[in-house]
Amino acid sequence: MADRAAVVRRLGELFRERGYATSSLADVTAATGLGRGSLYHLFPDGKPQMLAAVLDDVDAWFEREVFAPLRDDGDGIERMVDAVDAYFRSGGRLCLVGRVALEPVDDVLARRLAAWFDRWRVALDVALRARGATADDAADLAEETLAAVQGGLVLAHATGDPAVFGRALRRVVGRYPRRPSRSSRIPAPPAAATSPAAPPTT
Amino acid sequence: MADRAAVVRRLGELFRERGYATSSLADVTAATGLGRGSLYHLFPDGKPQMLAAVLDDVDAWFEREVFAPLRDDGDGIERMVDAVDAYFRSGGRLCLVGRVALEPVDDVLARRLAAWFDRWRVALDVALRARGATADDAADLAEETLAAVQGGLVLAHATGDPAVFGRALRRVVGRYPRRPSRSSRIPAPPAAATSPAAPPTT
DNA sequence: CCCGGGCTGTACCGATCGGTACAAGTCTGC
DNA sequence: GCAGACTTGTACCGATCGGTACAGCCCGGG
Repeated sequence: MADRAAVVRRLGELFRERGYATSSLADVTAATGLGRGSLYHLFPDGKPQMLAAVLDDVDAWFEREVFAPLRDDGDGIERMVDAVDAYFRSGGRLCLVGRVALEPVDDVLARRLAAWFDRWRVALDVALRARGATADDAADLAEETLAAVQGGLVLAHATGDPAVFGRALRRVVGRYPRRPSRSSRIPAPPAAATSPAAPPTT
Repeated sequence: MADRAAVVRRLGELFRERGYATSSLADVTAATGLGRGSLYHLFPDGKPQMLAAVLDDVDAWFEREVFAPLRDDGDGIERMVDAVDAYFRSGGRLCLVGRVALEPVDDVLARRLAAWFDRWRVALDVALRARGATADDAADLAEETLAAVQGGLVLAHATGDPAVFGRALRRVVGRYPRRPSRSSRIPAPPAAATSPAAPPTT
């Protein structure tokens, strides 16, 4: 029962849906099925540690499924689009990092959240330049993509129409430079290795 | 002292910066300088009524400075850009409506927030079609603009770099159809009538 | 002068907050 | 089967939450 990874995933869902500051310990026990005793056994430092663990989880997932492919892989951009669309359930799910970044947080946490955005932006910038974008265009498109994702999620959530997110994502990705055709576009072998890992929930 | 309008403006700033659910009555008394007695005299229904009053204020300001010009005025889009940039202090300020929309809120409030986004979207759609955009392009650009504003604000806040917002706004506006030159672009008479009213704070 | 009604500060309310203490489980290695 | 460590539920803590009650304050009309 005390599968810490499973608990962290549940916590992630809770904080994503209800926010961190606005989630009480009663919410946490309800969401995880664990009493306070178990909770403080797993996370001796309480709520802040719960959030830190969730962010560790998110960090690791994005690093593996999004940032690293962007930096290293010729298909990184396609993998990012698929992974991000799956992660945010095509707009049905908010961005935990963006959500928490709007709450009142201490400086250390604020820097951590800012660093997450920056890693994404820089990795995407690298991928765009690798596709032939100029430095200016790459910087612009990378920033625009992050804003489109966050804005698409806010709008999708606020209006109750998840499809807004998919449109926002496709709109900006449609402006990326086409893959240089010299890479001759051999259709990827049917190996399953590139399907994104399941996003960390449910 | 009990200038209700001034109190509402202070409340707006507070909720914008700290969120609604995460602002305690102690925060409210500190921000307004008013004791609980005065607060509950002005707002007998407590915090929910304070938020409603702030939203009334925001609604009225956007209706007057943004939505109405978009619907009626040939310069509506330019006025929107100026007003929005001023309102959000070029990225230094969050969007109260977007902020609250991410918090756990009851259905009535959620619908009100959704309606605000929708009024903006529809008014902008009208203005874009009046400039010659096709129905599809206008719908797309209107939605993209709202997402760019929200995303730009989230990103600006999270990274601590307000300039991100201005870039996001200019990027999308740069894609609008140019004003049809047949309107012969008589430079507006130097009347001061079109300068946006001061955003409702400080 | 004082009187009466809008303001305003403050003491207080029950509920809930995050967190702690600890006793009773449950499981593992011998 | 027993010992000892790991887990877990629960009672409880002081602080703070949103909200209420109310006693004074201020100020204009008689």
